[in-house]
Amino acid sequence: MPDTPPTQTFLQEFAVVTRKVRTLFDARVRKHEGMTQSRARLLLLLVRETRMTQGELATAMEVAGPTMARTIDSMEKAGLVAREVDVDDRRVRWVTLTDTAKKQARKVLDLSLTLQADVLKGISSEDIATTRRVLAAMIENVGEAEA
Amino acid sequence: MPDTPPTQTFLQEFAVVTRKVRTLFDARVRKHEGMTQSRARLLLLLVRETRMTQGELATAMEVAGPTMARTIDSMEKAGLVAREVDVDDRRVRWVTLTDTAKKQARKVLDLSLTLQADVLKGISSEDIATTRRVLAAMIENVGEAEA
DNA sequence: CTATAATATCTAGCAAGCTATCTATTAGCT
DNA sequence: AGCTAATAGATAGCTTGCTAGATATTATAG
Repeated sequence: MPDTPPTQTFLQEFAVVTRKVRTLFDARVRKHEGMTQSRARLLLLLVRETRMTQGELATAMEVAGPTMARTIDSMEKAGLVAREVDVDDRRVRWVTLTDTAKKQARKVLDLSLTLQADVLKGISSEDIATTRRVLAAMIENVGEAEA
Repeated sequence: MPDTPPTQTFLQEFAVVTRKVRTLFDARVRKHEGMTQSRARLLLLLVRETRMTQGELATAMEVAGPTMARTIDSMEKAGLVAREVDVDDRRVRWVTLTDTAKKQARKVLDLSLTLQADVLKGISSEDIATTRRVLAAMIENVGEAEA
């Protein structure tokens, strides 16, 4: 069995970075509220859109339906979001932020921006642009590979 | 509340790519064995190192101790690895591959390489090199931010 | 030599991914 | 109208992250 080639490590490094960033964010935000990275993401989406269905949220966050359902469940229990059944189509539920959540939005956004700044510190915008292109190409490739 | 700036999306895209790649790998490998991405990673490490302690594995995979412990548990149940207590220091356990696992190694490595090739298809090696630099810088930054 | 500190691992409990499968509701075709 | 399709969510069960705190063993200080 030959040595695993360097490209092997590349995808693993991706996973490592993702994990470490999430852990860092969660550690920072844990001290403040019952917030986490994915809850923060949902919160910031709803700040802009006011209300979204679970399906729309799942699409926006590129997450499977049940994953979204559970995140909403926990945030509902934590008093951060509310679900209401649509009047015309009783299958769909609109998710909205509670006042409590709205009050947290500013702080959560600040924490997110600070996190980004910290994590990307010292990296040139050219390199970030290149990386962004690579990310897009990878997503494209994964999509094709699934088909 | 202003629009979330583009940099916001950057870290999220990272998470999305990582998730999609893992899901793709797991979908492909699920058909073959009781393999998954992280089990594959552990397997490929042990192919090269023959035996490692849980602590060494956790460090190599950059994962917390309990995470490693559980991965080993499940692989042990699946008959892929064995644990044996060190003779000199009864706190440490050496993890080794079973013969069954060794037989799977070739196929797992092939699947990993195919995955990488598929996901990185059409991306120039310069761009990959740049991205790798960015990844390294991000990890560095996270380390500093934790301190 | 013993008490304390350090180390390796494990257990418990939470979060957030996923697939597969179920239920409720709406839409569409005869 | 009535049967079948499609759609929105929910439930169940698995994996893999994490932290906090327990246990067992070894190392060290006095």
